[in-house]
Amino acid sequence: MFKKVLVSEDMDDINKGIYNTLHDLGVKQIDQVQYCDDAYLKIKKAILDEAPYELFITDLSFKSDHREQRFTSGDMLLKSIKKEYPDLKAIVYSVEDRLPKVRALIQDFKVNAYVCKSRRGLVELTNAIQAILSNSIYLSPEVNNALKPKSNLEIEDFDIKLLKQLSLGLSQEEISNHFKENNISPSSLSSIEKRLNKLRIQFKANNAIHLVAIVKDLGLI
Amino acid sequence: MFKKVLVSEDMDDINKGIYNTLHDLGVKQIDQVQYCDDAYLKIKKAILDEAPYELFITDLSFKSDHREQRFTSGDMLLKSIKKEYPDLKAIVYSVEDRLPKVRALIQDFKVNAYVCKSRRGLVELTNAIQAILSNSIYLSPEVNNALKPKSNLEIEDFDIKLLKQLSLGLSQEEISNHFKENNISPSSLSSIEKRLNKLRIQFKANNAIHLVAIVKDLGLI
DNA sequence: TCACTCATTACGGGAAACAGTAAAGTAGTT
DNA sequence: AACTACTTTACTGTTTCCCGTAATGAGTGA
Repeated sequence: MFKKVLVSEDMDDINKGIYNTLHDLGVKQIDQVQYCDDAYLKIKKAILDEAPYELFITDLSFKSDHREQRFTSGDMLLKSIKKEYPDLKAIVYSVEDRLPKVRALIQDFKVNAYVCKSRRGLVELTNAIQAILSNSIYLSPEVNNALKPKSNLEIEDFDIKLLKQLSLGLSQEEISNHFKENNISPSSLSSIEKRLNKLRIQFKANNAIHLVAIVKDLGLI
Repeated sequence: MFKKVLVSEDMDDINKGIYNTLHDLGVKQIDQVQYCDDAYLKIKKAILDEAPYELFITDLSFKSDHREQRFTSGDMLLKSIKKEYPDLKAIVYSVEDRLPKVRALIQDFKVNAYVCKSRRGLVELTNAIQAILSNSIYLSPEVNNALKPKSNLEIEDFDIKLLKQLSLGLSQEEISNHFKENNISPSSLSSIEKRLNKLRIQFKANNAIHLVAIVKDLGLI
């Protein structure tokens, strides 16, 4: 079992639950912080003291308050941490269950497990720790297919750009002009209408508003 | 101190934290459920057994799973409970910090305290329990001005409903009809346009698409 | 070169959204 | 009842979106 674990989670009640679980698993030293910046400093310091953490468990979203923070989310923190210390095992423990998010964390940031907070959150957390001990990656059932091959209806880069501009409040004509200026093809108003129509059908959206709402939920933009 | 308390909260980690806090406060019997329906049944049964709960602590949002539920949210449950047993003290313990919601729960449903989950959530919970013991209402600092006269900048429940329908792909006319059918006022097409215009200005959105994108990012819908 | 396909662009009509103003309804005060 | 302040509804243009169809252009094979 891990001997030295750091937990970063802003809610004190959840912290309590995690602490109990880790304690029951036999973890000797359990440190807890409520801000990402504190987590960063603690991890750095532990390494300087030649007593590094063996496991880092963190939430993704942290409520902002009066304290000015360098890292305002678990994502940002993990990106830095895993870049500097790729060997430190990390578990994300979050309510977030959108697959693109999970995929990015696992594939790009190389986190070792993704556990969704839920009724069985602490059980899943235990499973994740066991999995990491045997050097495998763990995903909660809710997000288990995050790493499966993407759906066959391939969304192109152009579509993402288009949807992004749409969500930023540009009219179709403004998007057309924007594409013309930036040499993105196709750029005619007609083509943009056509492409949006295709996307609406593909995502079963009633109108452009609905379409943007759907792709935002999917985490595409 | 209360002797018999029921806690309804779906996340097991939070449950653990609440349990410890109540235990430290000296509560003898602490029962915990993870579904609203279970809470309802337990409360009813306790009264039939002539050993009623003295305090009921509940979350508002519950993740839905395979189990079909009569009550899918803490709101719905509290409405029924407080109607049947107005004397049962109730604390809402939720991340939700929008004032109209809090106001409705306190004023309409007569709940006795509203505690926001946060870094100091468990401390606030303790405060709330102390306040209820001396027969006063408690609100976390985050929502302390929920009962103050509302400013016109405030997002009302109606606005949320409106934005929600919009994001689901209904046209403004369809939303108007939907509101008429469900006796939500105002419901005229003109009023809906007017309200959306206000929201667009408030959120600095160029159009309805932009507006929905913004409020989705803010997590309002 | 001709015919064919496919992507892009252009155009027109109808529906919805957007903007502004006027009218009708509601509530509280005097 | 009359006044005020406010909310809700109704009505009228203008713009944008939505949808179908047709024209243009580029590339491919016979």
